[in-house]
Parts: sequence; structure tokens; C-alpha cells
Amino acid sequence: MRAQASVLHLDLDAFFAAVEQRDKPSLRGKPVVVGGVGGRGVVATASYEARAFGVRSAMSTREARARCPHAAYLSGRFEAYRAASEAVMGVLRSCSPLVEPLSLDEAFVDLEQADLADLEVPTVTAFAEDLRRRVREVTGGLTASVGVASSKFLAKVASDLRKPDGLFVVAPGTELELLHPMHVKVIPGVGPATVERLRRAGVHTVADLARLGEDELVRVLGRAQGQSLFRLARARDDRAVVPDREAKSVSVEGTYEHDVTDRDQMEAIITRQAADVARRLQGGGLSGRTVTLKVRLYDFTTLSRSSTLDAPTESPAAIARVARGLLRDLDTSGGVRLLGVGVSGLADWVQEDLFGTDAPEDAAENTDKGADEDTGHHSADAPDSLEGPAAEQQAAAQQAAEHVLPEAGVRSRGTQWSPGLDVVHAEHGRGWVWGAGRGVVTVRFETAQSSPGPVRSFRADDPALSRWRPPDSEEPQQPGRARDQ
DNA sequence: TCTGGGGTCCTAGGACCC
DNA sequence: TCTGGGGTCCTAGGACCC
Repeated sequence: MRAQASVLHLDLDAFFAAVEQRDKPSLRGKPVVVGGVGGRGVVATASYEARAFGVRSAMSTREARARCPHAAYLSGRFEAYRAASEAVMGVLRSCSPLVEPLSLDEAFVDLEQADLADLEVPTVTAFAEDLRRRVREVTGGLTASVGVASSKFLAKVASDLRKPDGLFVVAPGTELELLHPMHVKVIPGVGPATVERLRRAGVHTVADLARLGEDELVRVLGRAQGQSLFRLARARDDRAVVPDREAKSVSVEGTYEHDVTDRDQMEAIITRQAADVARRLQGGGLSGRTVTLKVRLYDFTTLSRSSTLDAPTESPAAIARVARGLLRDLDTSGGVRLLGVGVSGLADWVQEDLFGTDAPEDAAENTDKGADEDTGHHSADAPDSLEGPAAEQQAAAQQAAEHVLPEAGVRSRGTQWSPGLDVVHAEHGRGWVWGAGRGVVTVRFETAQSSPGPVRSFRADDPALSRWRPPDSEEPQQPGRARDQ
């Protein structure tokens, strides 16, 4: 918690519905519901006029229609929402370099980095009112609710309190008197399940929560949430405003109007979804190692199955093949209402492409151990200074990337370095070579048609590494043979 | 013929390694 | 030849958010 109210939270009011009303004057002043319009749809956003009839986000569209039959039901125009969002984020970024978007319609702004004379309440209030005016201007009339406080937590609570189209600046020192009478569900992260657990422990308000010891909260809620709520109940929150948070997963899913029972149809859906995921990965210069299949059965039982590959992939064929394989282990005889494909364990491969620019056609399958999570990696061009075995390993990795692989006719996709972890991933015209290990460099050749070739491992300082070549390829590629899919 | 889609974070158990 | 403990990775599921 800061000494001054320098964290701002901005939330656009009934965002999707408001964009629709802005763009279609006949909808203004009338109930508008944006969301799934089919038999299994749910409400994403209801305009305030629709909320008056009891329509809420996440309610099934069926129920919304029952409560408010005369509303306009729209399926959403995400390009328009994205454009409006970008305009708003642009305004925010013109105020401070530290802007953390939470979604299309919400963001934190760090005012310590903004150009304000001081951070006293009157100054911050005038600034926030001007900001709201500029948001209205740049979006053609969309309204925003804004909270400003000494932490992210209280800024968000504050913007919620003045919805819609309001502003609340929490004066430093008044946080607890604001917070303690409120119900625990005002705390972000406290949903129905946590409310129920706390209720059984006799906790209703934040003040009740603050009376519990940390040990007891951890016992009731688990370590992470217990510790977090212990602090938040005392308005302790030091979380920084973090711009440019990187994506951790990419997924596509769909719920079908009628349960799908045909396995071939399921495989066709999964193959299409894998292609969508791959397209989005490639668009972001990303690839990932873990492929997840999500299945919701006819009775709403939700299952997930995942498989982690040796090397990251963004190939539609590879993702589809793994996802279809995961489906095979599942009993879907009763039919499924939802299928989804996702990729996580993302690595950023776009940083470096030493020897070629072709997108890979395929990727390694689950065949070997050794590639660890790619935390804290750096490009080979800008290595951290390392010592001892790590430095040797890195040198070997660079040697493999820069000399061994290209001499062998292999195009590297770049090296990725984190101390003690995997070293080089490379792409060959017909296969993959990749190195990994702890103190060793591993090379392997495999093709789309064959199972992986032999793995050869070298100590980092072994001169044989520089003499290594991929084995002669098994068989020439059949020109007419589709790879997969 | 209740119950979306895109995410994030956490937990718990087992494998594996040292 | 008996008994560990810690750390990391992977998997599955659940809570939660917008």
C-alpha cells in the first residue's frame, strides 16, 4: 500500500453493449444483451436498461430472454470492441508509461509515473475527471468508471463502487474504514466457493475476515489464498502495475448446439481448432510445448488431457495430431457438448532466426526428456555472463547453432538459453534436430515420416560435437504423401 | 431441453533425480 | 537394502475473472 492514491483503475461501463448502442442509435436507451444468441449461449454484457430486468453477465441467454423478451440480442462485433479498447488504452498510455490492461475494458494505470504536479487527492481527482472526459471523447461517448487509491486492490474496489460513469478517490488513511463493513465478495478472487467456505467459518464482512489469524485462513482456504486474504483484509497490497504481461497459453473452444457423438466429426473439429490455435501462435511469434484437449460431456462433466512435447511447436498438423491422440483415450460415447484445443508452455521463438525464415511444418513428438520450462531465457546474441559448466554449455549450444547444424545442412530456428536448460532447437528440411541437457548437448534427427533417429549426446567440451552430423536420412520424402491432416 | 469463451492461478499427487 | 527429504516437472481439476 502506498502513502498516496497513485494507482488508478478504469473500467468501461457495460462495454460491449455500450459500443452497440453507440453504433446503432435505435438501441440507445433500450435493453441490449451481447453474448451467445444460440440455444446454449450465455450473456457477456447486458446494458443497464437490460440489467433493470434482472439480466446479468454469465446468465444463460435463454433465461435472459425469459426476463427481458424485448431486449435486442446481439452476438457481438469484436473488431469494434477491440478498436474502442485500443483508443482507450492509447489515452491511458499517453498519461503514464505504466498501463496494465486486464481485458478489453479494464486497466490499471500507475500515476507515480504520470505527469502530475503532486499526488494529493484534489490533483488526482481533477486528473481522473479529465481522463474520463478524454475517454468519452476518443470513443464517441463511452463512459468509464474510475477508482484511484493507494493500491490495485482498493482502486478496483473504488471503481466498482461508483459504477456506472463515476469516480471515487480513496483518501489515503481511509482504506480500512471503507473496506471493513463490506462483504468479503468485494475482494477480487473471492467467488461463490470461497464465500461459502468463509461463511461456514463465520466470516461475512471484511472486518470478520480481519479477525482471523493467518494460520486459520491458510487452514480454511489453502496457502496461497489464505495468505493473500490475510493481507488484503488489512488493505495490504503491494502489487506493482505491470505493463506487457506475456501470454501463457492460447486456446480455442466451442460449444455445439447439439451434442456431438460422431468420432470423425470430433476429430474434424479438433483439427480445425488446432489450425486456429496454430495461426494465433504464429501471429504472435509463439510456440508451445504442452497441447491440451478439453472435452465437456453431455452431462457437463469437464475433462482435460494434456501432453508435453520435447520441443515447442506452432504447427497445425503437430498440434492436431497430439490433440486427436488425447481424444482417443476418452470415452465420449454419451456425446460431447464442448471441444477445445490449447497450447501452453509458450516460448518466444521470433527473437532469433539464424539460418532461415521458413515456418516449420512439423515438430518433435513426445520422445525424449530434457527440455525444461523456458523460464528466463535469453537470445544467444545477448547471453548473460555465465560461469563454469553453464558457460561451457552455452558455448557448446552456440557452436551447435552456428557451425555444426548449418554445416550439416540444418537450419536452426534459433537458440534459447537459460542456465542449465535446453540449448538449441533447429529445423532441417526433413526433420528436427535439437539439443538439450544438463552439462551435455544432445542432438537428434527425426523426420515427419519416421520415428526419431538415434540420440547422440556430447559433453559440452567434447570435440566430437563439432564433428557430429545427422545420420543419412531414412528415405526420400514421398512427394505425393501428405504429411498429416 | 440451464450452464460461453478466453484466460490466469492454485493444488495435489506421482515420477524422477539428487 | 533401509529409509529420507527436497526440488522440479507433469498432469488433472477447480476456482475465479472479464
